[in-house]
Amino acid sequence: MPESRKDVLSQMLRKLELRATLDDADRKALLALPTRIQKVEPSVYLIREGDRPDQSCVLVKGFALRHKMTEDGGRQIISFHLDGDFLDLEDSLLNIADHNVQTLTRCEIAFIPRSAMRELILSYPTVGMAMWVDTLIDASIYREWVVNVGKRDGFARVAHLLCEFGRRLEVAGLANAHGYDLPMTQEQLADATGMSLVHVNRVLKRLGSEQLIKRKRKFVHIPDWERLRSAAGFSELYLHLDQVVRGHRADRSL
Amino acid sequence: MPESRKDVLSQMLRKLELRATLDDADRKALLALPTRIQKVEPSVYLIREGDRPDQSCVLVKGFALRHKMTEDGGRQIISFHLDGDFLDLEDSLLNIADHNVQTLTRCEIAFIPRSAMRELILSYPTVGMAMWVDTLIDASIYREWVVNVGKRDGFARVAHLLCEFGRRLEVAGLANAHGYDLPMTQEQLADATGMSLVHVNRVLKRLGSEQLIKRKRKFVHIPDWERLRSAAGFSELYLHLDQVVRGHRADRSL
DNA sequence: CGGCAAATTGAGCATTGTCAATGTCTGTGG
DNA sequence: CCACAGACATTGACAATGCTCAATTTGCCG
Repeated sequence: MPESRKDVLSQMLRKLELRATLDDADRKALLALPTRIQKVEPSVYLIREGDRPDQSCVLVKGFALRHKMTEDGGRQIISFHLDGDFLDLEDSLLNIADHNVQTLTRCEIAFIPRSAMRELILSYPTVGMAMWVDTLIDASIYREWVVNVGKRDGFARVAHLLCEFGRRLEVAGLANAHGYDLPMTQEQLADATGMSLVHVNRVLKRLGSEQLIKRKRKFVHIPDWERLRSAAGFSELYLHLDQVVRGHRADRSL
Repeated sequence: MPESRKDVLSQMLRKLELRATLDDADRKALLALPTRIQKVEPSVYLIREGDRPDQSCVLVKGFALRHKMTEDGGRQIISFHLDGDFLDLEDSLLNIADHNVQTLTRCEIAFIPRSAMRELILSYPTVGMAMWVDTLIDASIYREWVVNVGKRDGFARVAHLLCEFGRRLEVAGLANAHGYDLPMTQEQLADATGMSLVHVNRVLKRLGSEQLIKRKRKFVHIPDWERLRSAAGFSELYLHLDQVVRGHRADRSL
């Protein structure tokens, strides 16, 4: 069942082609990357704060998350990742990992040696630029999370996370028009929103009672996207989908 | 008093040389960038959310900040910037600005056409990589801000911001061993920490009464760095100073 | 000295956290 | 197929952190 090395690199290529205009040499170099693919169980650490990783990893299939621990033992989730996301491009260029990356569900991960990544980036600058764009979009999402956690109340905060998740899953083809499977517990939701588990639970109940969502098992049904969006104050600009979705002039000016 | 174009590009060069090993061609290309330098008053917008900027800007001197507004009129400050920081490298590669950048104090800003930046990045990949590292460090700071706002209480939150500011000013040569001038109002501190103005004021008072800081005008005196650090739960790993401070093997493995 | 922006302070209140108990679902072994 | 364990979800009661409103004071600049 694990996808072949070729499939995985094709997936990467497809993603990067949305971010910059690659030529044949770029494509060939990318497809030649040495890659090891491996299945990983849920809750496994891929990178730990303080590590000096010698390989980069790409999330082929499944869900993963970034988090940091505070000195007093609290955990803050920084972002979630899904099929096709690069998990630590930053660690190809930064020397020491400043946060943890952990699988959320069972995942397939592709590992690429750090040295190969750096050679690719330096020899094929367009590929590097496409990857750079990827990390810039991640950064944009972090910025929105600062806003989410800093300025919105619990209700809007959870709603916003549900919106972000929905939109990203949709783009990845992992959601249907009515909703999606939320692959995380309320405790993880709490760690992502900076709220207590109990409060998350109450907010979810209120989201249900106000008909903004309907939950059935893991599945979150969204009967009226516009109402949820409005409750969340969600605007998808920060996801930079014009540089993610094919056909939206991903690389206008060059 | 405005620095010359050559001075400004030298400042950029010095900074980027800490992030990657540049050769003569790289240096020459960088110094040849078309650059317009301009003084800008406090509180002026350099970039607005929704803009499609056609130039990149670098903060030569002064303080600036990034922020986003929520639908209900709240403002969240995302980061602060000081002498030598790139203010919108992201906008050289992303099509639409997802947040605002505004001067905090009177500033000197260097403007560089977006097209020139992109040509430089593609023709001199090592320069591009150095700039990429810069944006990765920004992203790391955003991650820490998510943690700060999401997981720390008001007291630690303000203390942490003071630590970050102190350390960054020190590296930039803008602080002395005892403290520094904090170039912002309590309202801006509130917008950066996701707290109310009143609460920031009370926290500052408590930081004073517990001898963690002493304020005199804008100056913040820190009598015992370790005590403040500990109250904040501050760890400077996320600033990636090993890739900022000269002589710390900024580019180990290549 | 007047005029403002910024900083302080007090009082009352709301959102959200903590603690602790209970309910529900799922998978496993007999 | 049932019983049970463990993880997850839900709920109630109470406490506390932090917010809002509103009034004052202080410092700065002409």
